[in-house]
Amino acid sequence: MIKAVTGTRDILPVDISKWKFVENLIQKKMQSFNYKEIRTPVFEETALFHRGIGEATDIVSKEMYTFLDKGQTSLTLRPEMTAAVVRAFIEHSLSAKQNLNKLYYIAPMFRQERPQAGRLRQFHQFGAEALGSSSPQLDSEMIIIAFDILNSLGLKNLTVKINSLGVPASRENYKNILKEFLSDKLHLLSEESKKRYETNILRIFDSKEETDRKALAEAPLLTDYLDTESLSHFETVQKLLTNANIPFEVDPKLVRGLDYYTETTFEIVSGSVGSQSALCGGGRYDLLIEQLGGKSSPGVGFAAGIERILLACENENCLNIPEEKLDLYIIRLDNNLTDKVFDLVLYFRRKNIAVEFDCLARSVKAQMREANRLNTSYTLFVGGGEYSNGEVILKNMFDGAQENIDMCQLDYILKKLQSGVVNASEKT
RNA sequence: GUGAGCGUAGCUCAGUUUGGUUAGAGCAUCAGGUUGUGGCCCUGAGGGUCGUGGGUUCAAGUCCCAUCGCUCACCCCA
Repeated sequence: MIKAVTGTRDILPVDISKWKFVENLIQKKMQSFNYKEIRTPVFEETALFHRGIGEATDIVSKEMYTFLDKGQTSLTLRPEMTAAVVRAFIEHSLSAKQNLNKLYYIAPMFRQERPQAGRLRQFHQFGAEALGSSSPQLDSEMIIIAFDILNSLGLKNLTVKINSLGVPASRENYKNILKEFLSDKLHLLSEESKKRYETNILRIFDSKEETDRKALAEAPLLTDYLDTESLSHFETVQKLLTNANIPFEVDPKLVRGLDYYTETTFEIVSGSVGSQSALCGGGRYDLLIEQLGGKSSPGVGFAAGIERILLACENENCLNIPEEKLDLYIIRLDNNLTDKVFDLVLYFRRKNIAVEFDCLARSVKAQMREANRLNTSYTLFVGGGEYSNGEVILKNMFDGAQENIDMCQLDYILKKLQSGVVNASEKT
């Protein structure tokens, strides 16, 4: 049997309503914050991610789905969206049309990691990018959008963590200070962290190892070495978040795994999923656009994992999706009326009524059971003596009331279906 | 890449410790209980190469080895 590839999942009809619910909520929120949707190809030239995300990151160095196409061009299934959005932004000169571009997306991403709770190889993210302004208001806006969406879903067990990485100059300065602090503690660090000491020293703060944590307990903090501009930017972000009632905490040890971040970074963590607890992460990336060949321009954004959010919702039992309904089920009383039933079904379907009927030649009782299972509002019986008299029987499945209706008055049935119940066109 | 746990019906799982008839249950499906009427209830039916391959044995779902898959954790990140 051929099965779905490791780390990929089918989203079956039973689960689609949850996805649509979440997607609709995201779209509404994004619209109210005036973000416009952007869709980019699922694969890009590999070089984009190497330059955008950073060669040294785990994502680029060991997690990408990279392959050669028939023209020997190296392509990669996108592992994240920001680089792709920035590429499109530069390619289409979006900055020339509008000084500030506010974009959002809901899209699949690909990373070849070992699957785990809340971690798949094809997974879905939604996110936003605001390109063209360095205002701290946008840093805050990102956190507010993300938090509001999670909050609207009913998630409770959330922690918002923020930090500032400052500008590269102050960060380099800090790295040296940290290096000196750790120089006589190297023997206390884990193997991984010893490597990081050389390659990307800030990432040592990400370690879960007890020994690393102990060694870092008294470490100097990045936030103490920010220049005055970064500091005031960061303070403004915090003030705006406080005014917006976002329950955040400053975590000076929050460093992110992508190289492009500057100034504000943030993460929203849930206590309701497994160990992959980050539902959302983001921050400012004022150097990325220039780095990818665009005119120097600031940007800020975030991405959130939809599977993780759904997992959290499931564990907190906070998604109340209304059950699926059918407007009408047409029941065939006589087996020689299959074509008549088919005509009637089509008549109502073309009026945007959700209708079903039996294609399996089943008994009336079986048809009724099916109608009940489909949660239909009405059933329509076609056949027998009533049919000879030019009538059909309409049954209200809620109270069981039945009435005979002349077949010349189908519009009477139509009105009933349209008034009382949610019809197909509104259900999406 | 590393470690641990788990693979029995469409789903959730008993049965494996101590090998022994034809491998079970609940849910779901189908049929019947009204020559034309749902939910509840009752009766019955279908559905399994016990993940796969090999080994031990008179005998393997059960013991051994290998292999594949899934899950969780490390790692990393959304």
